[in-house]
Amino acid sequence: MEPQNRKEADVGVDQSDLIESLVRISFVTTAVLSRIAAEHDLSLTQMRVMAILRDRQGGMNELAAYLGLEKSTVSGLVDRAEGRGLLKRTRNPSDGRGVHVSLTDEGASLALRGAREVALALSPMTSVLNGAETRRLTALLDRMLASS
Amino acid sequence: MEPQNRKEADVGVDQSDLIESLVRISFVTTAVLSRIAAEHDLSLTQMRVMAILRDRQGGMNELAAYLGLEKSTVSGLVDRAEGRGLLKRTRNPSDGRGVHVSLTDEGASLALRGAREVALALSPMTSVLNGAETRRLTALLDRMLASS
DNA sequence: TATTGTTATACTCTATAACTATA
DNA sequence: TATAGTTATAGAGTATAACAATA
Repeated sequence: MEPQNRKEADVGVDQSDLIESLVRISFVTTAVLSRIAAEHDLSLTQMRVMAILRDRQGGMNELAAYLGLEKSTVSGLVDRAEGRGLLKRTRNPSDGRGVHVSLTDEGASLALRGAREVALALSPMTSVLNGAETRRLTALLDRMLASS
Repeated sequence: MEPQNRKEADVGVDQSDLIESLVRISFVTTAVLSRIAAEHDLSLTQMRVMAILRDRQGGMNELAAYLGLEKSTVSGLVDRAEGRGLLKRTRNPSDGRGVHVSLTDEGASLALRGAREVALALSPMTSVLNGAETRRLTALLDRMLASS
Protein backbone atom coordinates (compact mmCIF):
# COMPACT_ATOMS: atom_id res chain seq x y z
CA MET A 1 0.00 0.00 0.00
CA GLU A 2 1.14 3.52 -0.77
CA PRO A 3 1.01 5.94 2.15
CA GLN A 4 -1.89 8.36 1.87
CA ASN A 5 0.08 11.47 2.66
CA ARG A 6 3.10 11.65 0.39
CA LYS A 7 4.47 14.80 1.95
CA GLU A 8 4.83 13.27 5.40
CA ALA A 9 6.17 10.09 3.93
CA ASP A 10 8.79 11.99 1.95
CA VAL A 11 10.09 14.50 4.45
CA GLY A 12 8.75 13.52 7.86
CA VAL A 13 6.38 15.28 10.22
CA ASP A 14 9.06 17.20 12.11
CA GLN A 15 10.65 18.39 8.91
CA SER A 16 7.28 19.52 7.57
CA ASP A 17 6.80 21.66 10.66
CA LEU A 18 10.27 23.10 10.25
CA ILE A 19 9.69 23.88 6.59
CA GLU A 20 6.48 25.71 7.39
CA SER A 21 8.29 27.79 10.02
CA LEU A 22 11.16 28.46 7.62
CA VAL A 23 8.79 29.71 4.96
CA ARG A 24 6.97 31.92 7.42
CA ILE A 25 10.13 33.43 8.89
CA SER A 26 11.39 34.04 5.37
CA PHE A 27 8.30 36.04 4.46
CA VAL A 28 8.53 38.09 7.64
CA THR A 29 12.22 38.78 7.09
CA THR A 30 11.74 39.59 3.42
CA ALA A 31 8.91 41.97 4.27
CA VAL A 32 11.17 43.84 6.69
CA LEU A 33 13.96 44.00 4.13
CA SER A 34 11.56 45.28 1.48
CA ARG A 35 10.17 47.93 3.79
CA ILE A 36 13.63 49.24 4.72
CA ALA A 37 14.62 49.23 1.05
CA ALA A 38 11.47 51.11 0.08
CA GLU A 39 12.20 53.75 2.73
CA HIS A 40 15.33 54.48 0.71
CA ASP A 41 13.51 54.25 -2.63
CA LEU A 42 15.20 50.96 -3.39
CA SER A 43 13.69 47.66 -4.42
CA LEU A 44 14.67 44.52 -2.54
CA THR A 45 16.82 43.53 -5.50
CA GLN A 46 18.60 46.88 -5.55
CA MET A 47 19.29 46.48 -1.84
CA ARG A 48 20.74 43.05 -2.50
CA VAL A 49 22.98 44.52 -5.19
CA MET A 50 24.29 47.07 -2.71
CA ALA A 51 24.82 44.43 -0.02
CA ILE A 52 26.68 42.15 -2.42
CA LEU A 53 28.91 44.98 -3.61
CA ARG A 54 29.86 45.76 -0.02
CA ASP A 55 31.58 42.40 0.22
CA ARG A 56 32.81 41.76 -3.29
CA GLN A 57 33.06 43.82 -6.43
CA GLY A 58 33.25 42.37 -9.89
CA GLY A 59 31.87 42.21 -13.38
CA MET A 60 28.28 42.01 -14.58
CA ASN A 61 28.40 38.27 -15.03
CA GLU A 62 29.64 37.70 -11.50
CA LEU A 63 26.98 39.99 -10.12
CA ALA A 64 24.32 38.20 -12.14
CA ALA A 65 25.52 34.85 -10.79
CA TYR A 66 25.34 36.05 -7.18
CA LEU A 67 21.85 37.41 -7.72
CA GLY A 68 20.64 34.45 -9.73
CA LEU A 69 19.44 36.81 -12.49
CA GLU A 70 20.13 37.23 -16.19
CA LYS A 71 22.91 39.59 -17.15
CA SER A 72 20.45 41.72 -19.15
CA THR A 73 18.43 42.18 -15.97
CA VAL A 74 21.54 43.22 -14.08
CA SER A 75 22.36 45.73 -16.81
CA GLY A 76 19.09 47.48 -16.04
CA LEU A 77 19.58 47.31 -12.28
CA VAL A 78 23.06 48.76 -12.56
CA ASP A 79 21.84 51.43 -15.00
CA ARG A 80 19.29 52.73 -12.54
CA ALA A 81 21.53 52.56 -9.47
CA GLU A 82 24.32 54.23 -11.42
CA GLY A 83 21.92 56.95 -12.51
CA ARG A 84 21.25 57.63 -8.84
CA GLY A 85 24.94 57.82 -8.06
CA LEU A 86 24.95 54.74 -5.82
CA LEU A 87 27.45 52.74 -7.83
CA LYS A 88 29.73 53.12 -10.82
CA ARG A 89 30.97 51.15 -13.79
CA THR A 90 34.67 51.26 -14.59
CA ARG A 91 36.26 49.63 -17.62
CA ASN A 92 38.51 46.66 -17.03
CA PRO A 93 41.89 47.78 -18.46
CA SER A 94 43.13 44.22 -19.04
CA ASP A 95 39.99 43.06 -20.88
CA GLY A 96 38.17 45.62 -22.95
CA ARG A 97 34.95 43.63 -22.86
CA GLY A 98 34.49 43.67 -19.12
CA VAL A 99 33.28 46.32 -16.71
CA HIS A 100 33.91 46.54 -12.99
CA VAL A 101 31.01 47.53 -10.77
CA SER A 102 31.59 49.08 -7.36
CA LEU A 103 29.77 51.23 -4.82
CA THR A 104 30.32 54.97 -4.74
CA ASP A 105 30.90 56.60 -1.37
CA GLU A 106 27.24 57.53 -1.31
CA GLY A 107 26.27 53.96 -2.15
CA ALA A 108 28.53 52.52 0.54
CA SER A 109 27.09 54.91 3.08
CA LEU A 110 23.54 53.95 2.12
CA ALA A 111 24.38 50.25 2.25
CA LEU A 112 25.79 50.62 5.76
CA ARG A 113 22.80 52.60 6.95
CA GLY A 114 20.45 50.03 5.45
CA ALA A 115 22.21 47.17 7.19
CA ARG A 116 21.90 48.94 10.54
CA GLU A 117 18.23 49.66 9.98
CA VAL A 118 17.53 46.05 9.05
CA ALA A 119 19.20 44.89 12.26
CA LEU A 120 17.18 47.36 14.31
CA ALA A 121 13.94 46.46 12.57
CA LEU A 122 14.46 42.73 13.17
CA SER A 123 15.71 43.10 16.73
CA PRO A 124 12.25 43.15 18.37
CA MET A 125 11.74 39.68 16.95
CA THR A 126 15.21 38.32 17.65
CA SER A 127 15.32 39.73 21.17
CA VAL A 128 12.57 37.43 22.43
CA LEU A 129 15.32 34.82 22.71
CA ASN A 130 17.95 34.92 25.46
CA GLY A 131 21.66 34.79 24.73
CA ALA A 132 22.04 31.03 24.79
CA GLU A 133 18.96 30.52 22.63
CA THR A 134 20.16 33.11 20.16
CA ARG A 135 23.50 31.37 19.75
CA ARG A 136 21.85 27.95 19.48
CA LEU A 137 19.44 29.17 16.79
CA THR A 138 22.24 30.80 14.83
CA ALA A 139 24.29 27.61 14.95
CA LEU A 140 21.38 25.51 13.70
CA LEU A 141 20.63 27.91 10.85
CA ASP A 142 24.28 28.07 9.89
CA ARG A 143 24.51 24.30 9.70
CA MET A 144 21.62 24.27 7.26
CA LEU A 145 23.16 27.09 5.27
CA ALA A 146 26.50 25.30 5.09
CA SER A 147 24.76 22.37 3.39
CA SER A 148 23.12 24.45 0.67
CA MET B 1 32.25 57.87 25.29
CA GLU B 2 29.98 56.70 22.54
CA PRO B 3 30.59 53.13 21.37
CA GLN B 4 32.31 53.01 18.00
CA ASN B 5 30.07 50.40 16.48
CA ARG B 6 26.45 51.47 16.76
CA LYS B 7 25.09 48.24 15.35
CA GLU B 8 26.66 46.09 18.03
CA ALA B 9 25.71 48.55 20.70
CA ASP B 10 22.09 48.58 19.53
CA VAL B 11 21.37 44.93 18.96
CA GLY B 12 24.28 42.97 20.43
CA VAL B 13 26.87 40.77 18.81
CA ASP B 14 24.90 37.54 19.12
CA GLN B 15 21.81 39.15 17.68
CA SER B 16 23.81 40.55 14.76
CA ASP B 17 25.01 37.06 13.94
CA LEU B 18 21.46 35.73 14.15
CA ILE B 19 20.15 38.48 11.91
CA GLU B 20 22.74 37.73 9.28
CA SER B 21 21.80 34.04 9.35
CA LEU B 22 18.11 34.89 9.21
CA VAL B 23 18.62 37.06 6.14
CA ARG B 24 20.70 34.39 4.43
CA ILE B 25 18.24 31.59 5.15
CA SER B 26 15.44 33.83 3.91
CA PHE B 27 17.14 34.36 0.58
CA VAL B 28 17.82 30.65 0.18
CA THR B 29 14.24 29.76 1.05
CA THR B 30 12.80 32.46 -1.18
CA ALA B 31 14.97 31.32 -4.06
CA VAL B 32 13.62 27.77 -3.71
CA LEU B 33 10.04 29.03 -3.55
CA SER B 34 10.59 31.18 -6.64
CA ARG B 35 12.10 28.31 -8.56
CA ILE B 36 9.23 25.95 -7.76
CA ALA B 37 6.75 28.67 -8.66
CA ALA B 38 8.52 29.34 -11.95
CA GLU B 39 8.41 25.65 -12.81
CA HIS B 40 4.63 26.04 -12.77
CA ASP B 41 4.74 29.36 -14.62
CA LEU B 42 3.81 31.22 -11.48
CA SER B 43 5.48 34.18 -9.83
CA LEU B 44 6.32 34.00 -6.14
CA THR B 45 3.40 36.32 -5.46
CA GLN B 46 0.98 34.14 -7.43
CA MET B 47 2.18 31.16 -5.43
CA ARG B 48 1.53 33.06 -2.22
CA VAL B 49 -1.98 33.86 -3.41
CA MET B 50 -2.64 30.19 -4.01
CA ALA B 51 -1.20 29.22 -0.63
CA ILE B 52 -3.27 31.84 1.18
CA LEU B 53 -6.44 30.73 -0.58
CA ARG B 54 -5.83 27.16 0.52
CA ASP B 55 -6.33 28.22 4.13
CA ARG B 56 -8.78 31.07 3.90
CA GLN B 57 -10.95 32.46 1.15
CA GLY B 58 -12.32 35.96 1.16
CA GLY B 59 -12.67 39.26 -0.63
CA MET B 60 -10.10 41.28 -2.52
CA ASN B 61 -9.43 43.58 0.41
CA GLU B 62 -8.75 40.69 2.76
CA LEU B 63 -6.45 39.12 0.22
CA ALA B 64 -4.63 42.40 -0.26
CA ALA B 65 -4.18 42.72 3.50
CA TYR B 66 -2.70 39.22 3.80
CA LEU B 67 -0.32 39.90 0.93
CA GLY B 68 0.56 43.40 2.06
CA LEU B 69 -0.28 44.75 -1.41
CA GLU B 70 -2.66 47.32 -2.84
CA LYS B 71 -6.06 46.10 -3.90
CA SER B 72 -5.43 47.27 -7.45
CA THR B 73 -2.37 45.03 -7.54
CA VAL B 74 -4.43 42.12 -6.30
CA SER B 75 -7.02 42.78 -9.02
CA GLY B 76 -4.34 42.15 -11.59
CA LEU B 77 -2.99 39.07 -9.84
CA VAL B 78 -6.47 37.59 -9.59
CA ASP B 79 -7.21 38.52 -13.21
CA ARG B 80 -4.26 36.56 -14.50
CA ALA B 81 -4.74 33.55 -12.24
CA GLU B 82 -8.44 33.51 -13.08
CA GLY B 83 -7.60 33.63 -16.77
CA ARG B 84 -5.52 30.50 -16.26
CA GLY B 85 -8.37 28.77 -14.50
CA LEU B 86 -6.58 28.54 -11.15
CA LEU B 87 -9.11 30.53 -9.15
CA LYS B 88 -12.50 32.12 -9.56
CA ARG B 89 -14.40 35.19 -8.50
CA THR B 90 -17.96 34.76 -7.24
CA ARG B 91 -20.25 37.62 -6.35
CA ASN B 92 -21.15 38.08 -2.71
CA PRO B 93 -24.96 37.70 -2.66
CA SER B 94 -25.41 39.69 0.56
CA ASP B 95 -23.29 42.65 -0.58
CA GLY B 96 -23.29 43.45 -4.27
CA ARG B 97 -20.01 45.31 -4.03
CA GLY B 98 -17.93 42.40 -2.84
CA VAL B 99 -16.45 39.42 -4.61
CA HIS B 100 -15.36 36.13 -3.13
CA VAL B 101 -12.12 34.62 -4.41
CA SER B 102 -11.49 30.89 -4.15
CA LEU B 103 -9.34 28.22 -5.76
CA THR B 104 -10.73 26.09 -8.55
CA ASP B 105 -10.12 22.34 -8.38
CA GLU B 106 -7.21 22.83 -10.74
CA GLY B 107 -5.85 25.62 -8.57
CA ALA B 108 -6.19 23.57 -5.38
CA SER B 109 -4.43 20.67 -7.04
CA LEU B 110 -1.59 22.92 -8.18
CA ALA B 111 -1.29 24.50 -4.74
CA LEU B 112 -1.00 21.08 -3.12
CA ARG B 113 1.56 19.90 -5.63
CA GLY B 114 3.55 23.10 -5.12
CA ALA B 115 3.58 22.67 -1.35
CA ARG B 116 4.89 19.14 -1.71
CA GLU B 117 7.58 20.22 -4.13
CA VAL B 118 8.70 23.01 -1.82
CA ALA B 119 8.99 20.55 1.05
CA LEU B 120 10.99 18.17 -1.11
CA ALA B 121 13.24 20.92 -2.44
CA LEU B 122 14.03 22.20 1.05
CA SER B 123 14.45 18.77 2.60
CA PRO B 124 18.13 18.33 1.65
CA MET B 125 18.84 21.40 3.76
CA THR B 126 16.52 20.58 6.66
CA SER B 127 17.62 16.98 6.84
CA VAL B 128 21.13 17.85 7.97
CA LEU B 129 19.59 18.23 11.44
CA ASN B 130 18.54 15.25 13.52
CA GLY B 131 15.06 14.92 15.01
CA ALA B 132 15.75 16.70 18.28
CA GLU B 133 17.57 19.53 16.53
CA THR B 134 14.76 19.90 14.02
CA ARG B 135 12.18 20.24 16.79
CA ARG B 136 14.37 22.66 18.74
CA LEU B 137 14.93 24.86 15.69
CA THR B 138 11.22 24.88 14.86
CA ALA B 139 10.37 25.88 18.43
CA LEU B 140 12.85 28.76 18.40
CA LEU B 141 11.60 30.06 15.05
CA ASP B 142 7.99 29.79 16.20
CA ARG B 143 8.72 31.81 19.31
CA MET B 144 10.12 34.59 17.16
CA LEU B 145 7.16 34.35 14.80
CA ALA B 146 4.70 34.53 17.69
CA SER B 147 6.21 37.88 18.67
CA SER B 148 5.85 39.47 15.23
C1' DT C 1 34.52 31.46 -32.57
C1' DA C 2 33.70 32.45 -27.74
C1' DT C 3 32.90 35.80 -24.17
C1' DT C 4 31.26 40.25 -22.00
C1' DG C 5 28.00 43.22 -21.88
C1' DT C 6 24.08 46.10 -23.92
C1' DT C 7 19.77 46.79 -26.36
C1' DA C 8 15.04 45.62 -28.01
C1' DT C 9 10.92 43.60 -26.77
C1' DA C 10 7.31 41.78 -24.05
C1' DC C 11 5.13 40.60 -19.82
C1' DT C 12 4.45 40.70 -14.79
C1' DC C 13 4.46 43.24 -10.50
C1' DT C 14 3.54 47.27 -8.15
C1' DA C 15 1.58 51.83 -6.60
C1' DT C 16 -1.26 56.04 -7.26
C1' DA C 17 -5.20 58.16 -8.83
C1' DA C 18 -9.58 58.18 -10.87
C1' DC C 19 -13.53 55.70 -11.57
C1' DT C 20 -18.04 52.54 -11.04
C1' DA C 21 -21.31 50.28 -8.38
C1' DT C 22 -23.30 49.30 -4.14
C1' DA C 23 -24.34 50.38 0.65
C1' DT D 1 -20.82 59.69 2.09
C1' DA D 2 -18.29 55.46 2.63
C1' DT D 3 -16.83 51.00 0.97
C1' DA D 4 -15.47 47.17 -2.50
C1' DG D 5 -13.48 46.60 -6.44
C1' DT D 6 -11.78 47.86 -11.25
C1' DT D 7 -9.32 50.54 -14.63
C1' DA D 8 -5.78 53.76 -16.42
C1' DT D 9 -1.27 54.94 -16.15
C1' DA D 10 3.52 54.72 -15.23
C1' DG D 11 7.78 52.70 -13.68
C1' DA D 12 10.60 48.77 -12.10
C1' DG D 13 11.91 43.87 -12.46
C1' DT D 14 12.49 40.00 -15.31
C1' DA D 15 13.63 36.85 -19.31
C1' DT D 16 14.61 35.87 -24.25
C1' DA D 17 16.69 37.04 -28.33
C1' DA D 18 19.52 39.77 -31.11
C1' DC D 19 23.37 42.63 -31.21
C1' DA D 20 28.27 45.02 -30.65
C1' DA D 21 32.82 44.88 -29.09
C1' DT D 22 36.66 42.44 -27.63
C1' DA D 23 39.36 38.26 -27.06
